[in-house]
Amino acid sequence: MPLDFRKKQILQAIVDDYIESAEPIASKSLVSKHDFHVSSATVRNEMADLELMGYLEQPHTSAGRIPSDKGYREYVDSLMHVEELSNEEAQEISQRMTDSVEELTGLLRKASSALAEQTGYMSLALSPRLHKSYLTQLKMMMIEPGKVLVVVVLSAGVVKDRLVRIPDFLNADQVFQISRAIESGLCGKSLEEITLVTVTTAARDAHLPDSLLNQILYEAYTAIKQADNLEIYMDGTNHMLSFPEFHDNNRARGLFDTLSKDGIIAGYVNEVGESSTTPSYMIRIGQEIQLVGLHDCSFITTTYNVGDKIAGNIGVIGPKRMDYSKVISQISFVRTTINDQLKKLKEANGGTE
Amino acid sequence: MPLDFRKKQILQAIVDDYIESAEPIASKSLVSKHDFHVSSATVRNEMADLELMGYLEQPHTSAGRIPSDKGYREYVDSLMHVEELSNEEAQEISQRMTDSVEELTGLLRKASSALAEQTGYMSLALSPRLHKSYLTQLKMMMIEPGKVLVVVVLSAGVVKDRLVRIPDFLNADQVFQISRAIESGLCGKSLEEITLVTVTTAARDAHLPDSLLNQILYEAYTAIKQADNLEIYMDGTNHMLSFPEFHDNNRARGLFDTLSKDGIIAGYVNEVGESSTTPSYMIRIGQEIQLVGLHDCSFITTTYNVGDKIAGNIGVIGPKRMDYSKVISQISFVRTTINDQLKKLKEANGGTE
DNA sequence: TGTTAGCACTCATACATGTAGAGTGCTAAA
DNA sequence: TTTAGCACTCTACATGTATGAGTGCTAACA
Repeated sequence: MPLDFRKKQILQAIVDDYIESAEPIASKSLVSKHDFHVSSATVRNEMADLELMGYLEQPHTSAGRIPSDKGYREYVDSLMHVEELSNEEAQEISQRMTDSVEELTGLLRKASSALAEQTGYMSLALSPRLHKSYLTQLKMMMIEPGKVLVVVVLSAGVVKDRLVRIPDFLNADQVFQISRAIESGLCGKSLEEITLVTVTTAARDAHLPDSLLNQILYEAYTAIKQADNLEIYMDGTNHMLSFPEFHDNNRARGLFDTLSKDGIIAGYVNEVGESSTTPSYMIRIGQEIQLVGLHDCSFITTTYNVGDKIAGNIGVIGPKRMDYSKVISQISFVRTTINDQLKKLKEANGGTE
Repeated sequence: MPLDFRKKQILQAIVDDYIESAEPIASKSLVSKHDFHVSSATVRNEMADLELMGYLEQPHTSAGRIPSDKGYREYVDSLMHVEELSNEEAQEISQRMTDSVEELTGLLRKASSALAEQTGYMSLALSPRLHKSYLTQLKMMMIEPGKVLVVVVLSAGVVKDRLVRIPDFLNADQVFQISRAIESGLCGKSLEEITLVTVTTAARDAHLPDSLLNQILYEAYTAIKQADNLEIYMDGTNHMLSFPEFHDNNRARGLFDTLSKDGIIAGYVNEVGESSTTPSYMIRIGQEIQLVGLHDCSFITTTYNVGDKIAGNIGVIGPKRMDYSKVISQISFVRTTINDQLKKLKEANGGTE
């Protein structure tokens, strides 16, 4: 039993109004605001139907109605129309993100902050999933005896480094030999293929005694592996407190308790983001979000690209009552801006990938 | 007019009880809980005196009394007794912070997280003020044509790096010459002495045409300068929502709005932390904190050391009604743990400073 | 002079009651 | 199928009252 035209019209109007007011919508206020050419009584009947079909909910008998998760879902899937971002807004975002050319981390930080600011909700950016990307360089730079900076360069031009401690007696020359051996042994291998064993095997070519090698291999290994750590940048969490749905302290607490465990959020986004079936963005509404404390929220994520395949996510979290169409256009714009910036960063160095 | 012994005793008891209960303290409950050997009426008289003197406040006529900022101040300055941390707790913190030897950033992150967890309040850690530290090494590592990793090593063993874009046509050899010229020219200069001019002057020794140099000097300069950026790591902000003083949405909002601007917090801590007159910790109570939204909070900070002089701060923010004595012992312990860890990191490389 | 018992007073809270307003559901008629 | 009209329900708000907590004051006592 699909919704007929008028029902759709009414549902859309209710969601639109509710997004704006956060108050249950009454039949009377609907007809006065939108011109349906029918009376409030008729609308009332339709609303009763919509409730029966599960698209609406009623907080109590004599209140107006609010959209259910299913109602929002219908709205998002087929009722709302996403408009292009206005020029001013696009420019504002663009400006914030391109004022200085940055490496990936800085770019993601800026993207997240711009998203939070522009949407008024909270935003997040996830570092790319790099386990499929492969090692192109591994350098070790001796800082002092006993202290080495391990620089890992991956396909797609991502550079990560890590300061590690090694035994004092290793000299710069030995370190160099080791790093060259590992590099030539592992170059072209993807992060997920690299294990402590493969590192050890590769390092053997340095022709140094095992007793020496053992002391540094593990450090090298973790330095490589940590390049794949998911990092998450969140912003605008404070905005959430200003929405009536989180005026209640318990709800606010539930939300912030979960948000404080950013590993959980990162893992979740990573999961839903990776299973990216088709669309350029992905929406999760209310109960669809499998995270405690986020059942009153909606989640919009999209994917940006580093190189051809490697991808990370950006997203916006707001109340279920968020302005979906606007957020979608904003997030899409940020996404293309990230992609453009990354491409620009990469163009310079003729196809490392 | 200093407080006589009994007034002190009563004030202390009130603060202690209020810290625990968050409810205004009544004369009757005081005498039943603490054995003052006087009746509630007498205590009442004393409490009226204390209020007159500004140490207590009364939310309304028929309520008990709560400490004023001045009351907390007296309590903190001369009434409370700080105990040593229990062995278990010390061990717990120690364990969290020493499970793997880390460079500075990681250590601060862990310190902050341990503090938040153990106190139940929110915590922060500030990267050290490095403008007095001096450059000991500057390396540029060519990643790809057009992409260079600038590694800055400072006295006190701090290593910072930054990925920068340079013109494609500069080759590895030229980059090496430039970095060596800058390094030898600026080595031993403190960060605050280094300017774009000194960098330019130093770079001249590379004997490369100005047209080439100009393209990379600014990047090198910002890479050096950003080593001095204050970074702040906050943790446990979500805990604040669980205190009754922040059940009110407006207060919570005020707090979180300020917290979201971490530059503001960092700047403030840096300021009060730098003017460190004498004590090993510094306490700001309520209105003493010159930050909007933090007037219901108290702030305890202390200083950790990197090398002899260079220092950063760690701190705890909680409701005014926080458990001062406990937090002080916890924060002190974290501080010494940081210092120990940093010393351990440094010991290995015989006196770079 | 310090201490205390006793009592009047104040205020917050909880609860019951009444009322107005908003909004629905139902019914009967168009 | 639509609509006007009305009864019904629920919330929000105001009002009044009882209750309890806690103080401030006073007068008596040691």
